Amino acid sequence: MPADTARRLEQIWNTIRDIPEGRVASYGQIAEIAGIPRGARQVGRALGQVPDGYEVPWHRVLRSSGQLAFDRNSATFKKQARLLTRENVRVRNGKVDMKKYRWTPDLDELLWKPTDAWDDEGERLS
DNA sequence: CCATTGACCGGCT
DNA sequence: TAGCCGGCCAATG
Repeated sequence: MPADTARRLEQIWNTIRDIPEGRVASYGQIAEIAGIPRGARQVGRALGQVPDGYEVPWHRVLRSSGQLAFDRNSATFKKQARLLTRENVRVRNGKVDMKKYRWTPDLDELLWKPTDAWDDEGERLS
């Protein structure tokens, strides 16, 4: 697998890890934040390639409409619905109310990652 | 190379 | 609200 492809996957997975418990995000939203405009489909692809043992809260990623991305009768759908319900995200008629549960990272959350360092002028140091 | 395939999206009826 | 449709774009064959 090409290096840039692997890097993109990591970037997507890391972004999804930032979604707090009890909140959700759309595929397109994750793509945007990960720096991949119009990359919604790539996010879906990336989620299908999460290696065993990796901690990625895949269940918090939904379609922009709030619909879960799986067939209603599938085991995966049921599993996702259960995981969401478990953290108090209401799933009804196969979808979630995005108005109510969508993750909206504020500026601090985007700029002040633990690994970043800044000076008084707001210049990035590391 | 060209065609097909998706865990998608947004506009429009 | 529900579909339909064209657009999207990397991976696959």
